[in-house]
Amino acid sequence: MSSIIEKFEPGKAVVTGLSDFDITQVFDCGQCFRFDPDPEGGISGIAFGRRVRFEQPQADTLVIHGASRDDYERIWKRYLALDEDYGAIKADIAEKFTPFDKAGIICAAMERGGGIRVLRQEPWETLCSFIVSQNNNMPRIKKIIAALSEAYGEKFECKTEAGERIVCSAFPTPEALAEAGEQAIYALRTGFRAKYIFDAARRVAEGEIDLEAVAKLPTSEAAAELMKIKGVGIKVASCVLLFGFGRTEVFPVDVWVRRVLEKYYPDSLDISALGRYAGIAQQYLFYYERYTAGGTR
DNA sequence: CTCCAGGCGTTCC
DNA sequence: GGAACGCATGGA
Repeated sequence: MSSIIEKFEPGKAVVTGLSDFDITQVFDCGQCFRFDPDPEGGISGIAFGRRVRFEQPQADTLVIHGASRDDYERIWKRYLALDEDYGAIKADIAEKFTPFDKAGIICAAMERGGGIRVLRQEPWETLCSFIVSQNNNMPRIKKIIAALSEAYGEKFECKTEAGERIVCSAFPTPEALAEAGEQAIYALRTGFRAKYIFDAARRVAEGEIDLEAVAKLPTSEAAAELMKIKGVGIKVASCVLLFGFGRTEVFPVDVWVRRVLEKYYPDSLDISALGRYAGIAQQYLFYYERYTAGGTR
């Protein structure tokens, strides 16, 4: 495994020696809703109550603007899965797919989205985000999450690359959303999801569901716990486990992934045989279907 | 205008 | 147990 080199300057971290990493693909594969490409050619957004801007000037180099050394080591390194060996992960996935994949679809998918990393996002934000995502489209999901944050998230000031001071909003806490109430959440055009978001917020705020405790449960028990929340089914729970709790073995199946499975693996693919990186494999397939075989959206 | 979106809960057989 | 249907809204 090639190892990365980390250097720190005031307000930024520079990582070199990267492979299997493409910041555009990371934030364009449908796992995260608060980051967007900026005019300067980077990708900026908010997570962990901080505004951050990522830039990849060369294939092996990542610059994280707005990151102290401490934040890099505690937050961003883990968030971006820079501590994982994706070369080895891809090899493992290829091996596990071999018995099922005569056409080599997974290899084509790993070629196409080879720079994807499955992020390790904040569990509560991930839970809300994927509740919002149900029967919804990407632009609108992002819009609703931005609206929730601006209305009920904690405000903080920060500076953009251009040097202007702006006010940013963290993702709202469960307490803030529970206190706001279902009607207020509905007023933000969340539609039928308002009652689901509110139910999640209430349960977490009241301690009925302890996400830190859920994080320690075996996967199937963790899923069952999450599915006590109204509006959380197997798909939302799977996404929370994969993108929020780093359970890379969890394989969320949605309409697009189901389409891939039916198309390329009509009856032979056994998801349970795909091993501990099945969820990462799923993300490669999702991205591949979206941009290559299934057209763009 | 119509169709549909990284689903889920309910209802019906 | 599992197939249909409604759901709020707005993007395409």
